[in-house]
Amino acid sequence: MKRLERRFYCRDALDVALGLLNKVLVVDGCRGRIVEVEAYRQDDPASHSRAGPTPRCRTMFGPAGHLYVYFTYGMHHCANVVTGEPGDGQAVLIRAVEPLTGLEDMRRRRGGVPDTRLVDGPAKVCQAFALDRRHDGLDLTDHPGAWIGDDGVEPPTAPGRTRRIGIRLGTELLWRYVVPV
DNA sequence: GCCTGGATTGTCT
DNA sequence: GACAATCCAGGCA
Repeated sequence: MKRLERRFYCRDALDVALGLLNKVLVVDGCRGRIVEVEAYRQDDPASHSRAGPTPRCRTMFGPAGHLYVYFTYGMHHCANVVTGEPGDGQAVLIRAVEPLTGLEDMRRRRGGVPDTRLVDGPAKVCQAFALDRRHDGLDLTDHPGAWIGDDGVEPPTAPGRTRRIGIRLGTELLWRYVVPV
């Protein structure tokens, strides 16, 4: 499988979000096909980057292709991929994947839920792949264990396009993309 | 199955 | 001091 290069990420968050569908997220031994994402940009009331760089979201303003992991609701982590040019404050939230390998590790970390609910939410992706703030800022284009690969499966020609989830502002933007079932 | 409310803490105003 | 890009358990149908 081919690792995605920096230039894949150096585009608008909306383009990268579409392109990430059906790509494969790899963290150590675990692999999952990305089936649901959301785009966030700086000119976006729902984005952490809306007010400029802060210690928490500074990764979003760094080079594209890095991983942005944040902590929220007092108990959950969510994983994003930084896009655009440095200073843009853009990212794509990885909301759900389809498990491919490392199922045993995922099941153990997720506490024995049915496979269908193993990784169907952004915080669950982090739990299943054991991602936390330690992974914030790592470079997906140059990291031995964590990267995103292209195994030849094309993004869907007609992806589902809906409002984003779990936010109060910016819900009018159709920036959530899903692989149709 | 669908809906409701609680958990729990880092982060920003 | 309020809130958050969420999840899960529990109640009811």
